[in-house]
Amino acid sequence: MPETRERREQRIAKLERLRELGIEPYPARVHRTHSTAEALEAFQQAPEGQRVTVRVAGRLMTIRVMGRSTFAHIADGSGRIQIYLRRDLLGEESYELFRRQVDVGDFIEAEGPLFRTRTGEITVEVHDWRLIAKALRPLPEKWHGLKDVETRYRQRYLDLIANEEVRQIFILRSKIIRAIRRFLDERGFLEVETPILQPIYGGAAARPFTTYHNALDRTLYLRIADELYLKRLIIGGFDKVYEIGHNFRNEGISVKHNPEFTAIEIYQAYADYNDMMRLVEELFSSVAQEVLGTTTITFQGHEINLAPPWRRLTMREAILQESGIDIEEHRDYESLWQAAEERGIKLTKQPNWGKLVEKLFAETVEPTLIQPTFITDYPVEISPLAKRKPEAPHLVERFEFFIGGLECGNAFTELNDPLDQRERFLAQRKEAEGGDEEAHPMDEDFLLAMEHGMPPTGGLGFGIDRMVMLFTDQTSIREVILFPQLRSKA
RNA sequence: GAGCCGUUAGCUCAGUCGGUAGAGCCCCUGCCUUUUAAGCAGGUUGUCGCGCGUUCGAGUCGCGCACGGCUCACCA
Repeated sequence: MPETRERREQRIAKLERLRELGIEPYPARVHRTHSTAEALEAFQQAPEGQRVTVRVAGRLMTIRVMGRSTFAHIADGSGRIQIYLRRDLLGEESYELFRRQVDVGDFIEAEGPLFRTRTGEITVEVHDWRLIAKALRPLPEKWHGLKDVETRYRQRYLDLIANEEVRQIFILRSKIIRAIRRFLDERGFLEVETPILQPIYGGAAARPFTTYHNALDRTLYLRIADELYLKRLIIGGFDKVYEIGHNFRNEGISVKHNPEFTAIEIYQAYADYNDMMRLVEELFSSVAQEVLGTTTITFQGHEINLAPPWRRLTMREAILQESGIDIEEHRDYESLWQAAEERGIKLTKQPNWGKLVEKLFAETVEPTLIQPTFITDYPVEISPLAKRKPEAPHLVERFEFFIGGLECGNAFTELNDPLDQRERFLAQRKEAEGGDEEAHPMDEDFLLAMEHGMPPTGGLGFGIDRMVMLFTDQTSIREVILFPQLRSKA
């Protein structure tokens, strides 16, 4: 018989034996007085010589039987504590029940006074205990923990039980999101929620997931961005809004991409992209200060200083510095392609000049942007929702920011001229007809909203997952998403 | 979608030149009343990812497939 099945059956036999003895292995109620952390704290706070009695509950992580006494550790969400069971204190029946019917992985509660062992560990001297949940399968092995990456992702609960560092990443992730909310709330931003199921997707260049609503008999898309709905709210008179939520993009999976990911978008009326640069700098540095206690982070061996001001340079300057190519000297696709080729820069074919500029940038500049950097002034063709630069209408008031070589976020002075917006959508339609599957679809309903008047507005979006990667020094997005997308196992 | 690497006990891993599948932990039995990788003595574990082939004989060699990791492509 396979060992797992045998072991599972062993544990079921133990469970049945408990029921025969009138013990319910899955009681509904727990009667603890302290979390494990609170128990340790209570002992340390108590005056010398004063007895502190606690009832704690948690999962058995280790059991060390030494004849008529047994040490074990139980863990709850706050930490772990050692418990000490003695046959002479518990009586033979209770002690033997623990020895025979209880396994590592089970949950128990245990009550008794706290004491310090010979080696100094604060320990519960158990006078009473009770099983509160029986486990049927063994936990990962205690020495090496759980290393198998596939099992870690597919059975994240085992990863969280076995690997404390993993737990810490997700605790930090939560703190980061909380700190972002606090930062924005303190500045008068309103947190809102907009549709995830959308009749027309938009706000980014990406292929969507498509779904279908039976009652309405229509195709709906999972959102690829929040942008167009948040702008409707700006039009509606909410001057400062933000949304944190999942976007869904039907693209390949990589160390930097998960099909669903967490993004934040922030819009501020009567502001422009310069204001958004200041906002990003302040947000990142103050969140770092709050959750890490410093504005200097270490990412892949690089010391990165998030304190404002961040470096700013235009995309033209950046490309010129790293490749020697002045994109303004090569304003058509062929010429730019030639220039890159002459310098031995291998690029893949792109649908238009703007995308080729972006590609050239990604190849030559992006990996060098370790310290926080704003790259400004993007080609208009790849920025259909951003306002043109007054002095250079083929460019827009847009920036992306880069930290640790990672593209972190995107922002612009929002386009609020509805007639220009219509032209941009029409240009996108042409791109789509030319085979660009990521071209932005025409959105008449959004144009209708904008035609009612939209104030000058600064908008910003960034990936929360990538921010967490930076703050936790992780190179794979799967390490900061609890349940990353994997192929289903046959 | 392409390339490279990986998949052996519940976990972490060995496995030589193609010749009866291993270790530690876990688990089971016994001893053990301050241990903490508890210890001591004994014992059990397997579709070697799946399939086909080569061979007297395949964990090992070949081909195909699945899943995972990394790189590329695409994107944030």
